[in-house]
Amino acid sequence: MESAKAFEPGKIEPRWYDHWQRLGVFCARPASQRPPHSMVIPPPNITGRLHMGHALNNTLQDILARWRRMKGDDVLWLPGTDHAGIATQMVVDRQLQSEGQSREALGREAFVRRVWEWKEQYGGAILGQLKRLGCSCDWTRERFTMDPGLSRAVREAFVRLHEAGLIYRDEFIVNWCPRCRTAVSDLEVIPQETQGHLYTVRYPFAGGGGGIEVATTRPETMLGDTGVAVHPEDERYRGLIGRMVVLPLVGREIPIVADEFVEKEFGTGAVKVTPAHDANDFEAGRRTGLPPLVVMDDRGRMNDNVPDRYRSLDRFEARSRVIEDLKECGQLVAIADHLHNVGRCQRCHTVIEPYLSTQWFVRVKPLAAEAVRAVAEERVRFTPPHWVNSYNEWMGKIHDWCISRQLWWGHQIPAWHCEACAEIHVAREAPAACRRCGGLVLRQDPDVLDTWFSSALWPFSTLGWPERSADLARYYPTTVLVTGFDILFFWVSRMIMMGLHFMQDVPFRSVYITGLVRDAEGQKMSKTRGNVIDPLDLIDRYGADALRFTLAAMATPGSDLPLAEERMVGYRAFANKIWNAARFVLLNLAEEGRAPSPASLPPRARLSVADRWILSRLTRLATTVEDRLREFRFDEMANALYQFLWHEYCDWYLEMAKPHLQPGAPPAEAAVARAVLLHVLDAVLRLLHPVMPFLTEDLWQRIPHRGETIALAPYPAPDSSGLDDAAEREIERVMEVVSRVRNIRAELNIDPGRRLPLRYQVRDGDARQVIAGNAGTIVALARLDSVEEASDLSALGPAARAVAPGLDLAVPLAGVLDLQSEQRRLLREIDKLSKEKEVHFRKLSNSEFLDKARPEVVEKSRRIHLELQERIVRLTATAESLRL
RNA sequence: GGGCGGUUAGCUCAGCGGGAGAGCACCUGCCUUACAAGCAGGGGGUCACUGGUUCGAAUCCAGUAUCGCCCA
Repeated sequence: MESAKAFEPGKIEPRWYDHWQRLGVFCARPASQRPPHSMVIPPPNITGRLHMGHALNNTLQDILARWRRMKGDDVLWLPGTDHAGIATQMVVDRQLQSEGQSREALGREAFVRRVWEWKEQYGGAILGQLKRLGCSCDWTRERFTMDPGLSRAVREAFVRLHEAGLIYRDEFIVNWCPRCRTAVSDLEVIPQETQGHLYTVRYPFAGGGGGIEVATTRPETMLGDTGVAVHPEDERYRGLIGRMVVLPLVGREIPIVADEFVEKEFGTGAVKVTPAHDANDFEAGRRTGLPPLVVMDDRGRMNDNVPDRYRSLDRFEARSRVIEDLKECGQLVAIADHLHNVGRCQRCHTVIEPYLSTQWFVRVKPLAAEAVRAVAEERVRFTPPHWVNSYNEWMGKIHDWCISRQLWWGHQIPAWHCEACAEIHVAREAPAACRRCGGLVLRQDPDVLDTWFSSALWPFSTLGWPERSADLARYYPTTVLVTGFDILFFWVSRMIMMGLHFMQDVPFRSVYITGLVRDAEGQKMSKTRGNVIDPLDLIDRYGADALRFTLAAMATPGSDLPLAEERMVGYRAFANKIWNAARFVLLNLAEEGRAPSPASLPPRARLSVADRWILSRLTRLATTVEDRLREFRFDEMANALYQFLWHEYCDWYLEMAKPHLQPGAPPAEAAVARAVLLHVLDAVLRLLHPVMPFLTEDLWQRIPHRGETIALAPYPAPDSSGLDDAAEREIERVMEVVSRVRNIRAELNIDPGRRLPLRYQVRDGDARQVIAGNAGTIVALARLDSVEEASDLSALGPAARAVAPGLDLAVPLAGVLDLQSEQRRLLREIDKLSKEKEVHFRKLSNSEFLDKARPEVVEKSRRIHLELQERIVRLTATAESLRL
């Protein structure tokens, strides 16, 4: 094989990806008879760049997709992007700003056109990045949440929910971002612990004399106060209920009311009530009849409902001025430091203002109840399962979902307002005339829907809903969803609700929830910390396969993934190891001049024990890999492959095969060895392909193969006929002998190149058979010049000694052996074995253990104890003899 | 305040009722014609703490400490 000594991933990755695309490997086959396996990608934002979270969850999805595809399933992995309302609008806003333009100047229509242009040019770059990662998505089915089909689904869903009474429009306190100038949902508000102040202000009684003291963290909102509330059972204030106070700085007379929402222990026990700027106050206002008074505009500036000197001030400027003025008029009683949570906008980090406005809401409770039931009944299974707790908890105290956004980019709400009579028409298409007054001027609601509203429909809108399409019938519910816990509430739970409502079935049978990729120190990656690792950079430096393997190997359910670069280095080395193992096999095939077909394994009778051993190990590996993938144990799957390839196939089997391949070895033996080497390589490449698609394709193409791509080669199935316990036991004993000799060589500092003699004395017939039957292997692996049975090892003279099961070993070392260091070595060994033996001795001396433990456990303990005992006795005798 | 998760080798983590494991790092010796991105050998752990259950606990239960996340 003309190939480099080291694997160079960059050279092969693009070529094989193109190859797969050309062959249409990734395309779903809806007409096939095979069972479908479907997944929808968590659609990344069109503004997004690939980050480690994407790399992780798409690697895992790709592993599943490639695995099921090789198993013959009809795999649909549907890719696409999300229009990301606020984020995208902000990006284009900034672009306009840099051109000295503005959204407002441009007007809505032109702006939206502009965003589409931006989308065509830059949007979805992330999908190209997924290709570099090797993702086998069906690109012919790429979707975008603003596609005509998906937009239609959004309108349909909105109308149907409205018809079912699950969508309503109401005036309510919402989370308002004064910078984005839109409402956002509860989930998009990030609470941040902030050192602020608690201000105590005196509101004097109307008509003079004293007053009541209230505490607040947002003094500027007092300009919108319409009352003061106390707890009805608060003795301090009971007599004051119903009295009027004068709102300082404003002069308005407002009443003192009683409401149980007041916490008697907080502050002074009396609170100002600002129904238009606080959620609790709004509710309290409704209960007690205090009217809301909006005192800010949509940019967070004080409006005309406040005294002149505060008008147009930004809310924080207004706060300062209010404080100053209160001080001046002597009504500010106290200022105390106060640690509290301030909500900030998820997108722009501006302090969120609770703000009274008219919005559209989804009545979530009935949907949530269904969704909780579906999970309780395991119609959706969570991995790891503990996320069900969070899911249930959140669903239990869910609030109505504010879905309208005051943005231009997104799905405009399918509701039309009559100019004449204000009647609202929710409809799939614009109505011709008002149904109430017949007016002909109808204006569509200017608001757009929360991006998550369309995402919630993703598992079925992408498959053609509301049409009853063949795809929908075949691929819904999808098999599994792989995503991060950070969008469990935003997305996963909402998909379950919508799926159940519109499809009468869950959107996916399983959810695999990944951890968070962190940096090597376990810190969350963030731009401000400057510790962000770019997956594309890692692909450039280590190869996509190494990155994928690293992520898979670290994907332990339920825990985060601290990504240390040494780990990547290690798995790049693994890729290189495989590369070189394959090179070795190919070099030897070239020797033969003729390539055997991978399918033709020699008949069992011609196989050596080592051959039967590696084939048995391979069978076990196939079973393990299958089982682990079924349980989403990507880490254990990866570890099993690593262990087998490196520590069984390379460390032992290749070395065992070498003697058969040497010049002068019997050609028949060489042919068998080559066939087995190749057979195992072929199988393990296929097993590994889902994790390391590029490397495995490249190597598979070089070995004799049938078919055009490994991606469609059959996945090795667990096959118990390959199991060979006897061969495994035998090779284990061979390994033990080899290891004992290597240990002697290393510990006694004997030149690694020097060939050593080995003498042995057997204590059971099996041992004799094992050592005699594998003498050639033992000679080669332990670098010996001879292996001979001796009737009495003690008569041998100076020799390093060791004990293997059923076998005493001696390496005669006349003139070389330092008796003292040999004795030290033996005593250390004895010491180690004795500690182990002690554990079993204690157990076996305990009559309760003998009575109550399972018999096989007792038996095992006995066997180990006996074995250790025997080795200790032998080694002790040897050590004694050295003392002479 | 409520919930969830973690605490095992120097580091990062598996294991989750029956002989304490892996990778990396470390030490020793080797360029042995697949691979020095390698080979061989080795050292290293009161499994956070305290109780309990059990013949047997890193593993189950209770509590404590501590770190982290989510929700209010």
